[in-house]
Amino acid sequence: MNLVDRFPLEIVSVDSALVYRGMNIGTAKPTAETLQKYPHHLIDLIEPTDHYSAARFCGDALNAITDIGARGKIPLLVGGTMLYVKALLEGLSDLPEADTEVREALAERALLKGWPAMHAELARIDPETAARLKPTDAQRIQRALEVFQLTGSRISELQVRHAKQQQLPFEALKIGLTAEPRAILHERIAIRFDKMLSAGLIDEVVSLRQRYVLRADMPSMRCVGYRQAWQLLEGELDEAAMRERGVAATRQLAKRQLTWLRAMPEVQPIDCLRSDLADRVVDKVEEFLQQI
RNA sequence: GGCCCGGUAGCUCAGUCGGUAGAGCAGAGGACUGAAAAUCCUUGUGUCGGUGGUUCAAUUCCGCCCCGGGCCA
Repeated sequence: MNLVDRFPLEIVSVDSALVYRGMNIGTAKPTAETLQKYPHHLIDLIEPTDHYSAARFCGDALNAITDIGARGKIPLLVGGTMLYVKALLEGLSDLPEADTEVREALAERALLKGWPAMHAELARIDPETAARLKPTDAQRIQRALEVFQLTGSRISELQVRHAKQQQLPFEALKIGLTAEPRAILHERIAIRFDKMLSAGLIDEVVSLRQRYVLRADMPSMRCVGYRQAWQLLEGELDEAAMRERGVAATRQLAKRQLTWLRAMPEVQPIDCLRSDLADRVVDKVEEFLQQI
């Protein structure tokens, strides 16, 4: 938002949780007033009963980028869903999208046979992918079987890494926010989670459950904070455990994001715990804009 | 002041009929192509509260002390 004040930018959210309407507190979504002053693209796109994906994000983000360019502005992509970042920058292979019926049928069979048996099944049709996946990795085994069922081809054959023509056809400045030492980040995460609780996170989930027909296994209700609030409401966790798990899940998330960041090429790291963070980012952006 | 129950990994606790100990959670590392805030894998040496005693051997049994919690006065 600081950058938007200074440069001709429009914000595009890169966040798998901000896409849900009505999920505001636990996702740390900017307030309505903030969004009015600083519009964000790709926020509040779907209902909590719906599902989004990296591929949909790529399409939506490319549309937003094109529109912003047509208005003579520059897109500022902001957020922490690192698979979305990677998919947008490097492209995705040409695979079929998720098919609810196929997935349900596979899940049903897995319930009877167990995922290791499904893994063995995958090993017969696609040994390469089966070798890559653990027999316990239900989600990826299911996806590999789904793709085979929908296309008749092995996912290992369809996946093309770093397909040149899929890469983002724009020059990008990549700034990655790190946090050292991690202990300080951990402390801040605990404080932030408590703020969400006192801001009414539990009530938000209560009202979501009243307004929608939700299930614990929906992607929206597996989001950090929402999953734990759900478990509290179901009596599976007491308040102290809910808080502890929520804080821990947020920390794990931050940790995984940092792992992605380290692995991503050409990322310029800036420690977000330093006091001159804003100035440093502004300097980098200014320099980049002059170059292009 | 007396009696009882505890003190074991960062936390909650299990356990050793005496041969120096292990779960869950936390933490750390890693994988990752339409669910990614998802899914999955790897990772546990700690004066077993302190100190004396018994013993070949004590975290384990006994004495005393310290610290919590409870009951009685």
